[in-house]
Amino acid sequence: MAARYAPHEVEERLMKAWLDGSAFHAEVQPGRRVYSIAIPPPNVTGSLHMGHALNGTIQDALIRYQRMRGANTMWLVGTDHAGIATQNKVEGQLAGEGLRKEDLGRSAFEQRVWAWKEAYGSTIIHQLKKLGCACDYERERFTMDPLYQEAVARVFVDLYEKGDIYRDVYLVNWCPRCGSAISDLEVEHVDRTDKLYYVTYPVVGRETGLTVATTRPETILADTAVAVNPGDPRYAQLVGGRAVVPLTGREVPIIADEHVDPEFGTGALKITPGHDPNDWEIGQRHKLPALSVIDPDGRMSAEAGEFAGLPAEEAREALVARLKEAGLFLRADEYRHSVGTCYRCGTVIEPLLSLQWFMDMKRLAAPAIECVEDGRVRFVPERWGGVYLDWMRGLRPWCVSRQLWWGHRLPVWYCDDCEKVVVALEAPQSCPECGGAVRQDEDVLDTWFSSALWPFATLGWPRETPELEYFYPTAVLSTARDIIFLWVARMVMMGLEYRGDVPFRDVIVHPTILAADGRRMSKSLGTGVDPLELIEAYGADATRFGLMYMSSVQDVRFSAERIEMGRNFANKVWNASRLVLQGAHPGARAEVDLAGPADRWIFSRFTAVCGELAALYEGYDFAEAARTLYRFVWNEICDWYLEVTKPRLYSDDEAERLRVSGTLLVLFEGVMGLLHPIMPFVSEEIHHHLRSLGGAVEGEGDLLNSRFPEGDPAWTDPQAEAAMEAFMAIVGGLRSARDELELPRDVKGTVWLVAPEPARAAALTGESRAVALLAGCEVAGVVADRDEAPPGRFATIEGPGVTALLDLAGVVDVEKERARLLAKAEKARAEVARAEAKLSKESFVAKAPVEVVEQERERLLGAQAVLADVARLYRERLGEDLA
RNA sequence: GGGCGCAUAGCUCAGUGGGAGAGCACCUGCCUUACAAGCAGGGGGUCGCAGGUUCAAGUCCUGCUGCGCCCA
Repeated sequence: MAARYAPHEVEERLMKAWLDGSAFHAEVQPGRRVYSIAIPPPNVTGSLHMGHALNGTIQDALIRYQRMRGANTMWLVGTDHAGIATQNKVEGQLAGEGLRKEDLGRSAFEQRVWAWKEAYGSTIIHQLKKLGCACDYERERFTMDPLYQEAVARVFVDLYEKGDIYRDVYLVNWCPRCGSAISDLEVEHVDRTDKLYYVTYPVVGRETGLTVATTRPETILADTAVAVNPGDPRYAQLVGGRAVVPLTGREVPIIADEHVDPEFGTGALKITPGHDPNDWEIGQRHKLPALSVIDPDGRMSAEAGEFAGLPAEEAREALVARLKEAGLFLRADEYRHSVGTCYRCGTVIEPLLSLQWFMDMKRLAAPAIECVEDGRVRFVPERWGGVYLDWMRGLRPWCVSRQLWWGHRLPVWYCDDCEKVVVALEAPQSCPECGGAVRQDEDVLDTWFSSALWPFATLGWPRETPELEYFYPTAVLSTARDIIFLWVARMVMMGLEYRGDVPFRDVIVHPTILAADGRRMSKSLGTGVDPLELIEAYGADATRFGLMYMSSVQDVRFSAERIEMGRNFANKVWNASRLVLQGAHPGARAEVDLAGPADRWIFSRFTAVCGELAALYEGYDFAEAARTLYRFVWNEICDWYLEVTKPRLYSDDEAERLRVSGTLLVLFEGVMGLLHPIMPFVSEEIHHHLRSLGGAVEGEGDLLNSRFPEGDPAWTDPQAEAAMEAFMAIVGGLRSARDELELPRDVKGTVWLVAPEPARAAALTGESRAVALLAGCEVAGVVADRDEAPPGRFATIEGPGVTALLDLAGVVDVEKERARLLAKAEKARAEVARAEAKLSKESFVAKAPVEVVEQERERLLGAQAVLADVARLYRERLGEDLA
């Protein structure tokens, strides 16, 4: 075994063996407990980013843990067809050939997309394998699979028949670049500085006009009202009158609406229901007509007269110039506001009147709200449940049609001759009404419409497959919070509607890993960190460990130190195992021998840690699980247990070496099991090494298939733990003292132990070889009382229940002790003062719990004893009283 | 405008009402046959500010300041 853990060879070899052996594939096995997870399907055009890596590790840790708990685990993996993103990708490819998708035609273009998907669509799936994810790759699904398409069509037809899906003219978010409508959730609001223009509208029958403030003067041409707040005295007498829309001569009503903020601008608003969502709402309330002066390509339409054909932004200035000529333009102020942009391409969204398909969410939302309120679906951390509920309660109709060529085409046909609309699974041959020719709707469905079916459409729905029966509902959905609305909410609605049960019990909302600047990682700013580079540099286990360690419930800045910590930890685990393996007696059998206090201590701790980790994995507290593993392995096993064990492992006594080896094998086998969910590779590799010691370790096969360790309640031993704590305190104290007193390293110290309860000193005397090794001191003897120790010059080291006397005669200059004694006295005095102050307060003694008061008394007594001891030593050594 | 979250060592972060912690960085000494990706010892904090509750507050409450995010 190499002195350094080399992850890449191990990872590649183990992953290949697992995949070749179908280790991650699950079959329906009635009667066995199921634990299934459906991965939130990554975008098929995507590659692994930090969020995927974190989320993959979380899900993998759960899957591996539950598998070791005996569950039949199935982690369903796959990708989302990602309408706009994929279409953009292939259009980009075409552009490289000087082609547009229109040159190919729809069907040829679709074939190009499929070809692209075959070539590049599994990138992210392969990357999950690099991370070590135990997905059921044999069940890989894609949201455009033929069966999946059938599921989507079926849901559309069903919801249409139930009246939830309908077609209507509505103001939608239109992306002029994508040439498609997008949903409210796909609009990203970005703060921008623009201008706020003040424009005067003449009022019919009055001398003075009415001035409004607007950021979009180009939409003046589509105004159908001017509105003021009903409680605004400045305009009360104008309400009910009529204003003249500048440059058009059109007379429109002056209306009163609560929505108008009297503080904004002049307190009067121009109302353009055809180009602004708020105005649309007002228009609905006041039955205003909606006019349109902008085309889907973002240019002014024919209705805009002289401005027709100008891009909207350019039309703005042209229009302002005309307003100036007409004397109706007052001024323009700098104005900071938020502007809707396309989340996919960043283009400013143009609210447009458009005939689209919508899905009303009210009926479906009700049960989806209920299941979170009553706890059938639980959010972790809990507060995200509130975010989900707030959104669900304010749901508006969802625009589900997209003007794209890539996606689930609407199962809708229109008659060329009459008005008939056919919504059906099968394409009609002709119009059922008049027999005329029919043509299918050109549009496809919003990608999220299909992802909403993911937890059950991937299992064969609408067919009642054994998989669907067995694996649904899944246990957990783990995701980033920006997907709560897009996926989680819609999956819950659809799961309840079509399976009569929630799609998952728990929703884990993991934190966002931010860039060093405290903001989201950004490709354009170059602040992203590529997890694959981390795996390359540090190994998959290190990356996984680092991600787990740094991410609790809060967003966290990425720190490479954490990944490095993971690498160092993997190396530590590797090297500790090397010690065990290289030191192992050739005839060792995996058997626990609790002969020494240190053995009883470590197996007691092991049992406790097994329980803690099980609770942490089950409570999704992966950061604490990582910390617990690190501390137990490094600070308890490596720093102390292995060091204590060394003299016995290298002993000339064959029987002793055999016992120690067997004990270490059991311990390490257990530790590998504890590590496995987070660090599957290094733990599996070491497991194989342990087993190859002539079958020393019991059981067969991979660690992957072993049981999660539980320790043994019989190993729990509080006395041994207390004894070892004394050992560690005394050895640590001796090391500090040697350093402070500048005791040369080749000088062997002599130590007397003072312990009223000799059992307390047992760990020190029982492991006296370790004391010699670790503290460079020989234990000369144990006495019950200080006075029983031989006379001499001693430094005292306090541990719980034990005091060590380090003989200084002839080795240390008296003067060197002065500083040490003074420092010790100062510390003890502070402690005495603190405890006395606390205990002198009557209210404290009266009101605090007895244990707390008692604890404080003990601290006081302890500190006083130390102080007295120091004072005595000071007098003896330096011949003067401690100041 | 409404809501959520955060503020603890130089940095990144734990800390779930009872003596302020970890990793990294820093200082001292060690190539001690598991590990220099390591070992031993050490220094470093008005827990953002101001009030309040409590015998006791980093922890609970209120307000303020700063930063981040979501929704409109």
